[in-house]
Amino acid sequence: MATRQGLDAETVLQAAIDLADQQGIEQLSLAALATKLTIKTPSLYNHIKGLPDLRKQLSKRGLLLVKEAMVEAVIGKAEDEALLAAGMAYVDFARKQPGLYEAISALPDYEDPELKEVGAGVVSFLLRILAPYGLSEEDALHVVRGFRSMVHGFASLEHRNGFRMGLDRDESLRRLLQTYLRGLRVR
Amino acid sequence: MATRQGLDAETVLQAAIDLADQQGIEQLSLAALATKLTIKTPSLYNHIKGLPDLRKQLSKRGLLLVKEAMVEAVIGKAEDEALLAAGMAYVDFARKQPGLYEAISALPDYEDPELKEVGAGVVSFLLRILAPYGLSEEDALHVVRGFRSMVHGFASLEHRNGFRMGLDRDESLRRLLQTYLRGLRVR
DNA sequence: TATAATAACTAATGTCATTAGTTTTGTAAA
DNA sequence: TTTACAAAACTAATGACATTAGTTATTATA
Repeated sequence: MATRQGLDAETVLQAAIDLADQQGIEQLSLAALATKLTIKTPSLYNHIKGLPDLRKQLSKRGLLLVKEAMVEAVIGKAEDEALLAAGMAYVDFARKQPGLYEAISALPDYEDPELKEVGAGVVSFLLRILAPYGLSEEDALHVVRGFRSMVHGFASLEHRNGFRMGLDRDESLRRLLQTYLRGLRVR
Repeated sequence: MATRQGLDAETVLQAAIDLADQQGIEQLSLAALATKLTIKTPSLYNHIKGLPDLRKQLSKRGLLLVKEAMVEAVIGKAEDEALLAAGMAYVDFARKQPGLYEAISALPDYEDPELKEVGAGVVSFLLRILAPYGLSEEDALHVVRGFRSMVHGFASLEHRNGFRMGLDRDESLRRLLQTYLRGLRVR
């Protein structure tokens, strides 16, 4: 072996993200990851705690990045326009980083404190966008659930080729969100 | 060993469903399944082709049953009332058969012809409910995508404890669907 | 009763994740 | 510059899996 490369946790995580995005989260194994990094599998344990830990890191990073994408997308926008842009950004994220998105979505342990915190960050972001609607706290929380259900459901179905008709997908998403928002206006 | 028990494919599938519902689809292994059936792992190969095949069977059965549940739920109902009932039935199914629901939803290979066919059955069921709305074919397909996104997204988030506020979940789903349906009316 | 099909079995292989214990390497202190 | 320590890599070993091949036993049928 040549000189050691001095991997760190972030490099390992990035390589794992690449693998997950390219081959799917199911195919992400420590063996494959070690091969990609040209080290032996047990050496990974210097940087991660194990496979479950790695998956958790992917989930957390995914949640952070998807929120970041939504924050970026709503700059200069408000109300319906902002919600539409946030929804599109969410789905676009799932398209561009499918493995990371799977990591968010195939998550078993949502009870983990770290993930709870990041998840709460997404919710409070959405609540801030909803502020101008003047909803009660309870109403707003129902809307947040609705919004998350729509975009997650759409992204998830699209990801698994659940939409098989030759129908424009962006248009489907736009209509879904707009129809919902229209319904919200006319209460 | 005593007399052989004469297992068949259906019994094996049922046992697999039980395991998946109780412990989650991730925990469903051939080893665990064989133990439950008091046989050795290789004996399973008399009834299934392998683990991927078993998963596919679970997905197919899940799709069939969830459609059945929706069909049953809309008896005597039409339009908004029918769509609401179908959505509730979908989510209820995910609650009662979480493993089977995971099998539908964690599915990689949606290209499989058998699954394609069952999935198409769900879509045509929804199209029939939408008939009275007098939508164009294209509009109706967008609505079907929207409906599937909403209910799948909701069920999926709920399944992973994605809803952490102490807010009534049935109420959230009802509002989501009703808001969408209201938006559909007021175009 | 004999035979064929089927359901079970044992044995073996290969892929994983994981742990324990060891060697090497880079860096920082003496 | 040398020494010492921490970190990053390694080898070896274990145990859980899925899967295949080949074998035995049981049920049903001819």
